[in-house]
Parts: sequence; structure tokens; C-alpha cells
Amino acid sequence: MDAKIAALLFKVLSDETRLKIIEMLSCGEECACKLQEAFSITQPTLSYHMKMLVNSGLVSARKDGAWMRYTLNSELCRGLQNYLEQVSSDHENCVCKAVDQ
Amino acid sequence: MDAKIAALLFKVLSDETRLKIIEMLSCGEECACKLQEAFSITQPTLSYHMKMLVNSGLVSARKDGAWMRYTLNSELCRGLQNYLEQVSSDHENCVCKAVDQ
DNA sequence: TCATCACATAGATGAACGTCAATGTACTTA
DNA sequence: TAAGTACATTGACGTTCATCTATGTGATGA
Repeated sequence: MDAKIAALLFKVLSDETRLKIIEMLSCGEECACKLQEAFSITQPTLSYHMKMLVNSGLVSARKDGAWMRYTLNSELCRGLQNYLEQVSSDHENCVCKAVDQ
Repeated sequence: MDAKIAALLFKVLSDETRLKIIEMLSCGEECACKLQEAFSITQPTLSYHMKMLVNSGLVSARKDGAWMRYTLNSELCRGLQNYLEQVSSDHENCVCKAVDQ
């Protein structure tokens, strides 16, 4: 994962409401109405956040009658985790240092 | 780490330039001038980004004569990594589900 | 001491963000 | 079919963001 994509994903994660939505979804599928009950935001605002989450790929959506059911895309979360892992681990043979010489 | 703090840190990570700075710092300490050479931004803009990175705790700064030397705070990166780990891992005994019942 | 270098700060600007009220749309049910 | 429910879209708004130019500050060296 390159910095540009990671930055876009981190931007989606940079809002407290969206993070709490993700925390709820980490426990399993939820519908929009259940999510909205948990926060003091209007329905359009929740819809805006869900759109960002779905467009980013971090969350998947499926329509179930009148309801929208959302699930977390754990794989993409792990992708970001790996990005942070690469950044925070020791770099004995770092590309940057190789370039310097 | 709670959602509020994580959101603030993710906000710092949500800019491509700052991510690339962090990638450079993952290879070891760098001075501001070296960092600026790597990007097509003005010196005040780099200074602005470094201030955000340092204030967030993700990067540490030390003055060395006329130079500023920056290092990555890997521990905080790992904190975010753990946050993502918690979110993306299976939750058999999830708090949310316990509350539901 | 004075010029230069490395970096910070201030102020301005255009773009993006998070939120809302109002409205539209699709589905369900009486 | 008509009313109600669940969700999306639109348009407006104040705020925050990333960037710049201009200027200030502190250290270095001739």
C-alpha cells in the first residue's frame, strides 16, 4: 500500500464518529438505524459518514428490504495495520539509506 | 487508546506529504532541510507539517545547532497498529453484543 | 559585527470537511 | 393504493485544512 492510498484511508479514519461506527461494526453486521441510535447525529449526517466508509472500501453495504446492513472490511484494516507495521519497525536495510549512499 | 485520540492521530496521518515524511523518518533521524529536499513544498509548509507531527507525538524533535533533527516515535505508531488490530480481529465476546442482550 | 543559513510565525486564500433542514426515493404494510 | 418507514441527496453554513508570500528569530561563520 502506497502513501497516497494510505492517506485517503487514514482520512476516513480521522473522524471520531466514523471510528466509533467502525468499532460497532467490528462486532458484526449492523443496520443504519441501529448505528444512528448510538450517536447524536441526524440521519443525513450518518448517511454521509456511511457513504465515506463504503466508498473507501473500509465498510461493505448490502440492501436488505428497506434496511441497509453494513459490515466492516477487516482485510483493509489489516492492510493499514501492515502499513503502520512497516513504518514503525526497525529498518536495517532501509531504502532511504541506500539511496543516500 | 480510545476513538477520540485515535481519530486525532489518524488525522495527522491523513496527508500524503506527512505520510511520506514518516516513511523517511522510519529509516532514522533526519533534519528538516533533508526532508524538504524530498518534497516540492515550501519551507513554511514543511514547518507546518512538522509542527503537526511533533504536536501529535508521532515525531520527536531536537535542536542541533541551527538544525532541527526529527525522529519517528515508533511506539505511538504501534499504538495505532494495536487499535486497528482490535478493530479488525474477530470479536467472539464482543462488548457490543453483550450490551445488545 | 554583519551577512547568511535554518527554521518558525503571521496572515491570506481557496478547497475540503462535518453538520443540518428540506426534500426525494424505495420499500413495507395496512 | 395510501401512509409510513428507512435511507439518500441537495444545498447551505461555519470550520478546518494545506498552501503560499512575507517576515521574524536564532545560530553560524567570515
